[in-house]
Amino acid sequence: MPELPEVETVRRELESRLAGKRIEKIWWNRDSLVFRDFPEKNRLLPLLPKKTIRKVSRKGKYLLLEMSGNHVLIIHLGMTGTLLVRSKDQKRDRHTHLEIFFRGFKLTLRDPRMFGRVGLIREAGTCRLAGLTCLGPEPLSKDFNYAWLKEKFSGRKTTIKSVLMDQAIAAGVGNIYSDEALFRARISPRRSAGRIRPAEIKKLVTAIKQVLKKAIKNMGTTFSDYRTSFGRRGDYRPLVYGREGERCKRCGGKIVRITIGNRSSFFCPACQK
DNA sequence: AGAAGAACCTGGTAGC
DNA sequence: TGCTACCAGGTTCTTC
Repeated sequence: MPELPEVETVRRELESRLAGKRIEKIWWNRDSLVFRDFPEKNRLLPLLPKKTIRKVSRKGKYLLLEMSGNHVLIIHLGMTGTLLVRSKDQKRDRHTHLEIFFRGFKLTLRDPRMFGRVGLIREAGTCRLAGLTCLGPEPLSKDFNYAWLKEKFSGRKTTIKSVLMDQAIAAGVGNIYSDEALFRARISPRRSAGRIRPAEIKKLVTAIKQVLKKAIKNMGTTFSDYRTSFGRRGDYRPLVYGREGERCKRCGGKIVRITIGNRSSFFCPACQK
């Protein structure tokens, strides 16, 4: 599940491989690949050939391939999407939905569950994509701090787990790293966001930044499908996520799995209060 | 308006 | 063995 650290890892690899490269041709197999609320739909994708990639950036879980001529290719990997740098003669399988050809190699978008979406826009500032325009601050920036979370938590009855996964509050934080951050801050995912105490909010801010930095350093978490663009697995080892029934590495308690907002959440009831 | 839940989608797996 | 049922989850949509 590509969250901020996974997407950032892909961004770094693509930046090193794609910057300054010219697109020769593209191939894609289904219109549903394009973001649903893109008015231009796939009419813009054929504009890609002959464009040069200037820069690869990221906002939350969105990858932005900035092109010559002010076009931007937006890519969201969804749940199982991978962007792979491959040799041109490598065969595409049935999960390949988009290929971008460069001189000497190609970029392949594989996505078995097809939650991933792409779209080309004319200028970075003109995007109407709701999920992208409503993003909150980057968790690793200075704008993501105690004051911001305090304001956003205030009066919210929803669980802290759900609020942390709200992209308008913490851009790029998903199921894995919200659990990991809550574990580090010793806060139960079941708590109501509005009732988290100031000292706990401070701990949470630090925990979120720490866990994301550590995960980026480890090139993300490979739980099932995720691979980096160079085909590597992520080396981050979660402390609670996916460890139901195992021992808590901090207190030895038993890690449990509960469902919050239709999502699995893992935590240690003994040391997360 | 905020909150909760369903829908989208398919590979993998549990259970019979 | 082979079938069905269900689960995984980021985002968007619908309902309350």
